[in-house]
Amino acid sequence: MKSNSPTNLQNSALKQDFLADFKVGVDNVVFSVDTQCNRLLVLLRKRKQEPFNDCWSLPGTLVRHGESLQEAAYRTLAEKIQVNNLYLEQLYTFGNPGRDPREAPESFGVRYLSVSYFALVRYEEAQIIAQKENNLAWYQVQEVPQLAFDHNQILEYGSRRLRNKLEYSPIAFEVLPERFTLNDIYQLYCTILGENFSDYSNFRSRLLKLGFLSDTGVKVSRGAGRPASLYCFDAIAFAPLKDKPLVFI
Amino acid sequence: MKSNSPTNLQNSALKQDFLADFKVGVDNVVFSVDTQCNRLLVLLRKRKQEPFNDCWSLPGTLVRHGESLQEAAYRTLAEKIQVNNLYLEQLYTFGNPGRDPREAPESFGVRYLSVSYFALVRYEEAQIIAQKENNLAWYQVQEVPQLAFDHNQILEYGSRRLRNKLEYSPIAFEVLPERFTLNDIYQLYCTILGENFSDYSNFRSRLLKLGFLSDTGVKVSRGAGRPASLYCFDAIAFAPLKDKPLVFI
DNA sequence: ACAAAAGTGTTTTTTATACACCCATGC
DNA sequence: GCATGGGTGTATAAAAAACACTTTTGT
Repeated sequence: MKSNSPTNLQNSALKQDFLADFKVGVDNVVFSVDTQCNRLLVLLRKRKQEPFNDCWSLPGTLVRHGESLQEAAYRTLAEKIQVNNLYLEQLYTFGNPGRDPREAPESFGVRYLSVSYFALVRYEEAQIIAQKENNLAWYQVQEVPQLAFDHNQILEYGSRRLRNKLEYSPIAFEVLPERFTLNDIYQLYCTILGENFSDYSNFRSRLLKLGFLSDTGVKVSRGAGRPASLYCFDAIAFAPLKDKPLVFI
Repeated sequence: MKSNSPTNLQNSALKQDFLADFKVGVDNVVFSVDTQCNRLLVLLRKRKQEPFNDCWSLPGTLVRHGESLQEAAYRTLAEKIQVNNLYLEQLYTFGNPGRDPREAPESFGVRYLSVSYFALVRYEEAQIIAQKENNLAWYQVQEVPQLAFDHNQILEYGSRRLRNKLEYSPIAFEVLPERFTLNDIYQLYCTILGENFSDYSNFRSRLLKLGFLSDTGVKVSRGAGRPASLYCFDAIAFAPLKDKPLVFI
């Protein structure tokens, strides 16, 4: 066989020496929204090992034998929180040499690559699995401290994706509770996109006109004022709109 | 130090055994457009080694010591084609176990991960660097054969990105020649998005209203009919519009 | 003169924006 | 009764879509 000729073997051996060896990590940017207080939250974990011991970080893990990237992402999340519903998509891959201090300084040691994932969970459903020393917590995105590795950069990347997707994709319903008021959605959009991104009444009618929100008939009263209808996301009505360009804002 | 306690060392050692070892590859989806014939092209390379010997594939390489992912992407391209201008962005990371036949069947060998990049080049400028046996060629996207690995899937992913970006980002000017007619742009959009994506005259005025195309004054005649103005992309006029949402279609 | 391609303008329809106003409840 | 938040409608402005028409060239 041609590829087993001496020259090819030699080339192959030479080449192999150049190649970097990698461990591949998966880091999750897990967003949630506390509808009560209109706070955009991200799940952080305090590291209990070197490097960056005692430093807050995105929850992540290294990929194991036979495990896909997404499986690794799910595994980490399953270890940290219990959720019924979970939205997960790949975000970006960070692999610059030197991004992990475990890499030998001369850069001839093993490299650490991070494939980041973007996740959305419902705050009410998402029970944080108790860890010793309270090393897992929701942080308000604006109040996130200095994180381990390049995790602040990854978080920034995730925030941008969140803002963008909010405008053309129904991801808001992945973080809202099962049943919500129209004002809940509006507040959510305000929290993420900033105040005055749109007039409430226009936002409202645009959203209803899309046709995949169904009124449960149930009313809920929050303090003074007229009680609001609880709506829920109608996946069946939404199905035909999938892959179609939608405008939510 | 706490992290050097016996239990931690043991945990660490146990954990390490679970972890997969990776080689990381970079695969490029390089698009170009032949304005003369309105053909959307992608650069393919015929493999001259196992696995998939003699099979067409996306041009790629394995990442070397001390090399960033993007550097590896640039390196491959520099080996294949000469270009003055190049648009490059990360696309997606494919890392399912078993995606590369070099991985041992029991999946306890080294894994091969592919970080894909999306590139645009000008057809006129892009001189293919001569390879023996003509193993490098532009293929029309519709006529791409069965590719090595999961490269057809990566290409599909790249095509989707291309279509999406065309609508809100000025990437078209990365594949058009330096100076082009308005009809050239229109044909380019038709080629990629399909016929009847928009009326020519509306497309035309929308584009001009954006204000970053400048008329060079030079006219070009292509067969019968009135000669068309050659325009060029005005980067300075575009700069303030960067990061602003634009609509091209 | 006429076909072909470039370029301009006008009408119609749809969508976005601003904002006024009515409704139901707690206090 | 009136403040508070929920919900509806309407007038205006802007943008998208359709298409008719003029201009300049080659033959």
